Amino acid sequence: MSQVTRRRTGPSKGDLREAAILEAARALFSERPYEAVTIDDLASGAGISRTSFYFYFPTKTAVLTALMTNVGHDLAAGHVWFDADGPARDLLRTQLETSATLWRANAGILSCAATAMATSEQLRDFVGRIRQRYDERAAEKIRRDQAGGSATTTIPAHRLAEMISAIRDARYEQLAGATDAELREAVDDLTEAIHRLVYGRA
Amino acid sequence: MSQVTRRRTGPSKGDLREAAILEAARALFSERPYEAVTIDDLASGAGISRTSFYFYFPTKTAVLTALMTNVGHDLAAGHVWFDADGPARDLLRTQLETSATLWRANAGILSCAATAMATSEQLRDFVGRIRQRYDERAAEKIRRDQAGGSATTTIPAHRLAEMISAIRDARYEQLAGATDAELREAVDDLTEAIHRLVYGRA
DNA sequence: TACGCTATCGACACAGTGTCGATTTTTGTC
DNA sequence: GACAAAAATCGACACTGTGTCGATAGCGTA
Repeated sequence: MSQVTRRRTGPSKGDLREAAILEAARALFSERPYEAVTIDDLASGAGISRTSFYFYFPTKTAVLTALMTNVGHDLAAGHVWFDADGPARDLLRTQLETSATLWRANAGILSCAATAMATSEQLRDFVGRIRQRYDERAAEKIRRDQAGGSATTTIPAHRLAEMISAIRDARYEQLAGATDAELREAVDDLTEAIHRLVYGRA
Repeated sequence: MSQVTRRRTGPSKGDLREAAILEAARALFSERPYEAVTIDDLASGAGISRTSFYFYFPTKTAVLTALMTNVGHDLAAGHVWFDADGPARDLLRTQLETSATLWRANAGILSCAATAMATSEQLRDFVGRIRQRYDERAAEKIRRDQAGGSATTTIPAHRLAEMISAIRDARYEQLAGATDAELREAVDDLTEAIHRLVYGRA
């Protein structure tokens, strides 16, 4: 009662602005290509002047990086296949379905990120790290299966992991606005392809 | 002697300038990232003023597209695997080796093109067409083998073709400045992977 | 109330792209 | 070699987007 609970000060005005910028960015990057969004758009979308924008973020790509943090975090969850032993086809399928759905839901932002990576070293490094972490986990799983005898050893595990990322990303990029059926089809193809790459013999 | 052979007028001054721009572009795009090359660089590299550049090319990407035309043409040759029947592992390997070597030799330009595709619709379409043609030829070959029974049918031929392009491009992108041994390693991995994708069972 | 921190913005500088119109150079022809 | 048309050149200008600086306004707290 007489508790001196320091009343939790709500989010400051600045925090709200920052959130507003991120929200505006999410909307804008979802509907337009990266270069078509100017800093002015982001600022006025958040109700501030262009110059004020710089108080919150140093560059346009910094905003995009912030958005990607969330997406990257969500993607990192649901990696059920990596923890399984052997082919575990069902788990692979589940994992792909999760990531494909997430990808489709954020298609605009991810496509903007792909564009911006060409220019921004910051974003390139950021996405590179996410991807590298993924590839490493995949490589470990494959290495275990190679040791266990279920996976073939002709191609090094880390190369297989890279190939998986390559075909996955390429297919996911076509996923913007896809129907559920198309998404399932993509997941089916990828499941089969990954299985052939890792466990199949030529 | 008295032959009235209309003497072939040599290349006009303009032709020479255009060639000079392309030469300067090849050099610049080979050593710097795309955005780091300005139109001014290209112009003064060819010994003319920036404004004069516009007399020859409408944009920076138009120059890059012109350069890509040659590379694309060279790449289109040497597609020996497509014409063979069945796995034809040796021919596949040869084809990959040819394209990998060509890629490495033009790594700078190709990497600039990849960057510029993000912004320029012209270049995106241009490269898209090259790639599409490649994918179609690959899909045809695979379809023949599926009909003949050597290739599996679980994944549609055109999807397999896309996957092949995806893993090839991803691996080739790491090829800038690679040694011959590294290049051969990449070709080996790709040969095996493509074989597994097309002819292997999971 | 007054001090310092947070936040805002207008004015400015800059780099790169692209256009226009005036001028010079080249080219083929008589 | 002179001449006109075509080819080529370039300076001046306008525009867009980015980023900096410093002056000012609000806000919380001692």
